[in-house]
Amino acid sequence: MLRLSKLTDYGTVVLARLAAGGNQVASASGLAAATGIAPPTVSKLLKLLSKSGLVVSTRGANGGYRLSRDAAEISAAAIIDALEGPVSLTECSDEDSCCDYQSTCAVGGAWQRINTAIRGALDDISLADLLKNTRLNPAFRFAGVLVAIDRACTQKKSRGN
Amino acid sequence: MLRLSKLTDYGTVVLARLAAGGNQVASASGLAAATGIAPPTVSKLLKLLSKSGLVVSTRGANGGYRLSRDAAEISAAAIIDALEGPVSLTECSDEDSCCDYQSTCAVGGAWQRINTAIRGALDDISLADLLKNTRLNPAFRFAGVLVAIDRACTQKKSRGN
DNA sequence: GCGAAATAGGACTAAAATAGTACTCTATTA
DNA sequence: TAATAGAGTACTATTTTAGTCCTATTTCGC
Repeated sequence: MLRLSKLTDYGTVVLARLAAGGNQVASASGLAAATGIAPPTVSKLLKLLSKSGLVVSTRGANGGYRLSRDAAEISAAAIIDALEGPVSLTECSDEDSCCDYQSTCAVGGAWQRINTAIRGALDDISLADLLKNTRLNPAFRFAGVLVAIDRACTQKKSRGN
Repeated sequence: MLRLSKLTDYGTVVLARLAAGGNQVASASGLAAATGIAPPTVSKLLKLLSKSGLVVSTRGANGGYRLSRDAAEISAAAIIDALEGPVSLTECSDEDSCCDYQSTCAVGGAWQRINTAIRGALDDISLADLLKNTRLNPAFRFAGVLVAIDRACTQKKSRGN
């Protein structure tokens, strides 16, 4: 399945919401309300995103978060890196892997080719791409709403089992 | 991190071992001995691989498993599909997703582009590619050995924490 | 025909990763 | 100086994954 974690999914939604809001400062609780994701989770996400420089935070009253740069400048790879660590399929495709045989490994080279291809695809998609969609019914304007639906659907599925 | 599961990692090793053995019939226990992976786990893997048609099984005495087709005809995508289900980053990129908004989803299209790129990369690598490596020291000839080292390395790391 | 060797299939347990929550501390502004 | 909002950290519950075991079925060789 090669899945992204839910947290990354949520993170995308939160970032999309920030971008959709014209990139004004928004509080964690406000974003939670807008996206339907639990406030502590949103808070945790924003802290992570802030740490990796995708959003900047302002403390104090009227503080909050906003994107550090234009949505078009934020790639899917950057989002995933921020929330899941460096993208790599196998242990040995990590750069700081402790596997000494990396340079002579029969399998490593091929996985790394795959890895590079995946990274390229993720670099090509920006947060702005994730947002822009002309076909959208206004009622489903924001990614947040759509993913909230998706989430409900996932829960329905797992209850079914 | 976008990791493959260990089971998929092991599966690759087992398949590589089968291919390296000239594609003769090999028993689950023999493959377990050759790869250093626990016999019940190898057995489980082979059952999965057999179900998805990557290997064919022969029952009874002198039975065992062999590749259903040439190693060059088995793609990384097929291996991952067999062991982890269809490759897809998000719920809504599954074809049988219950998300009715798929056709109008702001985010879905972009994830699907990424998904397609990843699939392409995985389709391009065959089991034969995973095996062939001219730089290899004979002592580290088989993928199985290399991944066994990698595995030990991972365990060392986690003990460290 | 019978026993040994091998896969088939499913149920079960244990461990690890993930998701989510709660609480305390620090900074800023009105 | 009080209220608001983020920072940091520790904890708990849930889910997923890994790994094991048992029983049934099939086939070969004697």
